[in-house]
Amino acid sequence: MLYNNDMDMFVALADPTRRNILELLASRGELPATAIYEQFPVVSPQAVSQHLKVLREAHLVEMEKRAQKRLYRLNPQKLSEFETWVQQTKQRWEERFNALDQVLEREKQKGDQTSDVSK
Amino acid sequence: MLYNNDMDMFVALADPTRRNILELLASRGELPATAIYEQFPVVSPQAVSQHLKVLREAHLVEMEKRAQKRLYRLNPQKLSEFETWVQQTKQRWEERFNALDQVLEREKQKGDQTSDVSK
DNA sequence: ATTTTATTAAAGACTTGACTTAATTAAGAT
DNA sequence: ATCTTAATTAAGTCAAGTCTTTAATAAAAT
Repeated sequence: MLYNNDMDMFVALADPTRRNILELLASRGELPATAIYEQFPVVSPQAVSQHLKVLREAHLVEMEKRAQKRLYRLNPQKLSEFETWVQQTKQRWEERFNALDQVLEREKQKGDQTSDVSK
Repeated sequence: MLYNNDMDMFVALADPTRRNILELLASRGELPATAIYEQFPVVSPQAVSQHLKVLREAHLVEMEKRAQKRLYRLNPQKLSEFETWVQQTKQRWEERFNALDQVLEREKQKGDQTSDVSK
């Protein structure tokens, strides 16, 4: 019986340290947890480990065990989901905006004809 | 003297109700606050109002006063900022991945030559 | 002027999130 | 076997976020 352990990707992205981890993995490719800890001297290894857990549960990163080490890497597929959401939302607005724009254009022309410019 | 009242856009997107509001505005174009309240019968108008404040401070929506009404609409420019972040992060990873892939390809060929297939 | 409509603000309760310290797991080296 | 290395888990604290109830504001209608 598998429980829903999944983490919302939007929530996972809300934390700046977690985004920094993702950016680190994006530019360095694949790193063991220790290498990630080293990049965040301000944050304790335990705190980073907890962030990695959230990123794992959100499927934004993948983890591979090699001996005692845990190798982490980005999962760009999950980022694509985010990209899709943004693109669709933006696109729908732009369609609406263009439609509205045409209405306003017609209104304006009517206005020009009646010289109703004061308000 | 302008205070930093700004809200992190990633944090603003983390809440599902706020994303629903954005999606509503994306498909309906421009709505007065009341029309938004009506779409969320489960959430109180006050709660929705607080979400709208967060979206405003994150510059994800724009607000225009018309008499007692407040008209809300999406700001697609701000959405583009996310899109950019995602695309850049993804792209850097894919470059890294391709580079790594080539290394593995070479490793594999070496492996084939020495017949070291067992592990 | 007062009432209604539309919306927000303020204050408090409750929940969730991030970090800390201490303990635990598990593989590898000695 | 035990020590070391790599990393996580558990438990507790404190801050931040969300929702509720109760005002407050401000324009429009009466």
